[in-house]
Amino acid sequence: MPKQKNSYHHGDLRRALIDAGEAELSENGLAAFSLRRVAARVGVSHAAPAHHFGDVSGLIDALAERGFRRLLDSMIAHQEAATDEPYEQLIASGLGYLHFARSHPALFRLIFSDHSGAAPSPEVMATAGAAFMHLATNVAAVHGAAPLAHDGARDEVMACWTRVHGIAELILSGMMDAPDKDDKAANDAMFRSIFEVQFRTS
Amino acid sequence: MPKQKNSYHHGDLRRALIDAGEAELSENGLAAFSLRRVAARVGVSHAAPAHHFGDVSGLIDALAERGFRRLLDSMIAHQEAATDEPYEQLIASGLGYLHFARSHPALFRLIFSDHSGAAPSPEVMATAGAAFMHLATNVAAVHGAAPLAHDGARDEVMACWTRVHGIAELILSGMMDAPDKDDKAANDAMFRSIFEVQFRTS
DNA sequence: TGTACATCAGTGAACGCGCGTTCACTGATGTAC
DNA sequence: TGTACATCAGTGAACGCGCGTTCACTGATGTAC
Repeated sequence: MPKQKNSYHHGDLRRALIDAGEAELSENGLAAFSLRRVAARVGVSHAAPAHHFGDVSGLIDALAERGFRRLLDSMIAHQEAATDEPYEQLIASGLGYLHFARSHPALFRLIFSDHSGAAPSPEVMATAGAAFMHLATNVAAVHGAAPLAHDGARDEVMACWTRVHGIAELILSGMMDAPDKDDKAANDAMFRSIFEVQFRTS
Repeated sequence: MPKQKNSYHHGDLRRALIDAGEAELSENGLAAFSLRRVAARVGVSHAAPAHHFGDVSGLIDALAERGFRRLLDSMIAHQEAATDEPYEQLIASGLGYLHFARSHPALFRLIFSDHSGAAPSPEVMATAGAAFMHLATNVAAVHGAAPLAHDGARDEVMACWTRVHGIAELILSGMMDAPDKDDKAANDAMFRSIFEVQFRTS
C-alpha cells in the first residue's frame, strides 16, 4: 500500500494519470489533450507515463474504458432512484445516459469516436458490452422478456439506444435546446416528450 | 473567368482549397487536418490560404457550411427518388441523411462537433437551419400539416431527428452493425425496422 | 538482522517533426487617363 | 492604343511552439541468502 508522500516513487501513478487525463479532457477537450499536459498535471516528468501506458494510445484506451464504466454507472444510479416499473426504469437509464454525456462531453465523444482505425482493447470492448447489455435488459423488461429473447428484440434495443444517443449528441453539438443538465424534472419532461413520440399509428 | 493555367495566380483558389480540405478530411480525418496539408494538396504555398480565409478556423467554417449543404442535398436527392407519399418521403430523407454521414464521416462529425467554444458563422447557421427545416417539413407532411404548426410539432421533429442522427453516430462509431452503405435495399430495411419501433402502445 | 543485488519507477535533457502565423517580396491584373 | 500605377494574390524563408519518443541516468523498493 502506498503510504509515503513526496517520495521519488509515486505509489499509484497509473491511476493518478487516468484521473488527470479525465480532468484534462473535461477542461480542455480532446483536441488539446497531450501526454505532456497530463504528466504536468500530476506533477511528474513527461516521460513517466511511458512506464505505465507505453504510448499515448495506451492512455486514451484506459480513458475509454473508464468512460464506458462511468456511463454504465450513471445509468444504474439514475435507475436506482426510480420506481420498479420497467418502463420507468428504462426512462431512468436513458436520463442517466444523457446526464453522463452532458457532464463529461469530451469523454462521451471519446468513447464514441471513430474506431475504424484501431480496434479498441478487449477491456474497452467488454465494458462497452456491459453498457449495451444493461440497456438491452431494460428494454426486454418493458416487454416482460429476457434480454434479446425474441425476433426483433435487437431492433427494439437499437431503437431505444439510437434515440437516447441522438438526443445526447444533438444537445452536445448545440443543435438542440435542453434544460440545465442538473434540472432533473425539466430533463425528465423533455426526455419523455421526445422519447414517446410515435410515427406510424396505423 | 479564370482561363489560363500554370499562371502565378490560381484563378479560383478559394474553391480549390475548400475542395482540397474536404478531400483531406475524407482521407485523413480531422485529427490530421492542417492548413499546410491542404495547401500542399492544391500545390500552393502554405501561406496562400491566409489571403482567403484569414486563419485556419476560417477554412473550417467554410467546410462546415459545405457539409450542411451536402447533407441537405443528400436528403433531397434520396427524397426525389421516392414516391410522393409523405411517410415515404420522410424515410427517404432519413436514408439520405444516413448516406451522407457514412460517405463523409469526418465532415459529418465536423458539422456536429462541439460548438460551445466559438459560435458558427451566420452562413453556417443558415445552412444548418435549412437542413432542419427540410426535416421539419417532412415530418409535418406526414401529419398533413404545415411545418411546426401545432403544439408538440417540435417534439415530433426532434423525435425523428434524434433517431436518424443516433443511427448515423452509432454506425460511425462502430457500435452498430449496418449493411454496406451503398446497398440501398438492405439499408432501407434496416432503417425502417429501427425507425418504426414503438415503445408505448398503451 | 544485515548485506548484496536485481528490478522497478521516475528524471531530465535531447531529438526531430509539423504546425500556424508573420513578413518582405514579387508576379499578375485591372483601372485611370 | 499605350503607359503609369495601385491593388491583389501567391511566394518562400523564418519564427517560435508543443508535441511524442528515446535514452542514459538515478533513486527507491524488494528479494535472496
